[in-house]
Amino acid sequence: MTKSRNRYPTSSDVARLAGVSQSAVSRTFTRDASISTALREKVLTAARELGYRPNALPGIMQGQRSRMIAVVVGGMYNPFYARVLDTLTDELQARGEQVLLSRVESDHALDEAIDQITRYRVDAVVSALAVTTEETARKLSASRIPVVAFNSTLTAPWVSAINSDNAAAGRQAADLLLARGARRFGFIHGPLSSPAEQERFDGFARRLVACGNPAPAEARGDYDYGGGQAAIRELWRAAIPPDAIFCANDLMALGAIDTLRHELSVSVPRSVRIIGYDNIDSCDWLGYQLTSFDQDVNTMVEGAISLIFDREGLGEKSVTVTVSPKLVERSSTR
Amino acid sequence: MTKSRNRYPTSSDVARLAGVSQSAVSRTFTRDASISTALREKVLTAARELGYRPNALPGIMQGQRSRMIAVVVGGMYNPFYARVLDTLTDELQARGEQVLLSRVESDHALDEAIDQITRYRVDAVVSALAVTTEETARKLSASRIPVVAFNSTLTAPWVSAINSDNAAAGRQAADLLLARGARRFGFIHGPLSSPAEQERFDGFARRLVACGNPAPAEARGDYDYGGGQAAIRELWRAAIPPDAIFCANDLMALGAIDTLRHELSVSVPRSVRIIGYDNIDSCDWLGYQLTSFDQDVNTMVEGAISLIFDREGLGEKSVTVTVSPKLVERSSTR
DNA sequence: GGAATGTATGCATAGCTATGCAATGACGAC
DNA sequence: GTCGTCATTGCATAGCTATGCATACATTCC
Repeated sequence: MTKSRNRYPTSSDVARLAGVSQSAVSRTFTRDASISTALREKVLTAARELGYRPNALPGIMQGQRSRMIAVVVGGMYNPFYARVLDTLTDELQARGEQVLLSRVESDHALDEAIDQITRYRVDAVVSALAVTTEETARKLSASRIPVVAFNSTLTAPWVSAINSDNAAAGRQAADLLLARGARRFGFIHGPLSSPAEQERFDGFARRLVACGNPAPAEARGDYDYGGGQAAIRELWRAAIPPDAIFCANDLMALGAIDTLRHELSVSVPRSVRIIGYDNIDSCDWLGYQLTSFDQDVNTMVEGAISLIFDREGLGEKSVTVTVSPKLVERSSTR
Repeated sequence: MTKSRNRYPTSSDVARLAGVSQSAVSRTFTRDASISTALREKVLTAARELGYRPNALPGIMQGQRSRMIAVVVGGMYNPFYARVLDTLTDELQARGEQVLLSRVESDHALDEAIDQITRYRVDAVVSALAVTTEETARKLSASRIPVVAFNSTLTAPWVSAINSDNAAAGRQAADLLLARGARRFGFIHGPLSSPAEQERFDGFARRLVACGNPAPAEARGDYDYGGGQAAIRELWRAAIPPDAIFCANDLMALGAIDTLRHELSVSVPRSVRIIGYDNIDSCDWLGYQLTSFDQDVNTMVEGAISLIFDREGLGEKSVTVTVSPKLVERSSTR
């Protein structure tokens, strides 16, 4: 009664109540263990009465895999990350793994989060946040557990990456807008361009320039709807605003579309064509029909998982997997 | 080399390398432990070299709190759940707790998920899914750990609930629509009305009838945008369609608005007024301006957390906390 | 009947850290 | 010099389950 508060019952508690040995209890809950039906029933009855659940921790301490995977995300206000987390969790649970979730403000806080997480002996870490600084990469590497990060440019021993082909996406966006007759271009960045985003921009700008067009006007938003609004207002302060805009993500593109239509009375797509990135659900809503790039979350998640579970052959080697984002054209560019 | 694959280094490994006792390593990583600076430095150097992190599992086995809280969600396609998870994770991490995430199809799978989760000795469970069947409540109760479920009608020993005042919200929705001059009403349900949703509907319908109006027409969608579309088409097959609709959540309301405007050429709010539920970010977008009920996620999360951490005084008692959803009127009802 | 095979059960232990306890040494007071 | 006080360090152990090993019993076959 003194410290029994909130105590999980142990296999010995069950054994005592059932009048059997602790081994018998263990065997009852171990598949393919040799035990008679009579004994098993006695154990199950006692277990039910006490609310007993097997304890995974001793096994982990003996050296078995913990079957916990840490997943690090940077906030779910963006439906894209919500979908990544959703898919990842589903896929891991289907394999009998548990997900230890860690939310982190930016990749600078990543290594501190890892310190907490590794106390629980997770088998691996999947980060929806890109690893962008050498410092972080090195610290992750030091923990000597497999880390897979999305959209990272940096890798290190133990630290692998799943990347979209961002430059190719940028070029495709340029080609599409050119084909639709656009002449003056804009790009809306996030607050601090990640390397992945920078590649996207470079691919976009270079292709435009290579085809004899001016470099795109640039503005920054903070990755959400309001940021898209602010950025589009900024672009519209120019003497001659763009007639085609590529946004670093969909939320900003949606903010841009609404502000153009309802605040600046500009028609989309007639006067301005817009492309987003991520292909979140809202892109397909009747009011928007936003052209976007689908990062193919399923393939990326599958890649991340195989990178974790195929470690046997990989050791501490670092691997980079690249997937091609798929352009989904809708009426915002027609 | 044989089974050392992926092995975390132990405090003894560090001790051996540093030429000190295992206790010294432990003390180095324990705050306020008595240890000389010289020894601590030696230990830290060795620890850094091996990538050592303290192991939380033995302590848990000794009876300390695990500082892991399981969070159960039903999928994050709905931004409302994403926000709940986001807030909950933030708040728990701020208290030094870890989040063990479990995704579950429906509350029928809840007890099975609990079986997996409790193997890891979590201190408590927070479920964004409502507990709706006696069966589930009983099974949760049997595990004897604190469970807090959102929007549950059922409770049991150890199983508490954080509820919105759904009936009140329903009545408020009715009052607002009546005040705005609506005369014919509709309600869009989820696929199988949860008890919480049923209360909402009952509050809405009763108030309407009490004020001398006909009962609302009903349709079902599956809680997402497409479901809202299907439901609104169904309602529009009637000879005289409604001029005011209350939806069980925002995603369906948005699908309904878009379908009315772009497919059925009906003006919102001039011809039809619409109210949603949850007050997700999209409600505030310029293209929608959807009137909705804010469930005040912060307060609900705060309530859930205090219900967990104030257990000392509560024991296995079950508690129900009710919060009032706040009506946020926007132009979809003007 | 006796040997061989198989099944069922219990005993004892590894695995890792925090911590109580004891031992050691330093230092100042008398 | 002797003693008390204090800081530092090491030793030994609890906590829980899976599992190898040994034992006991049942079954089968000749």
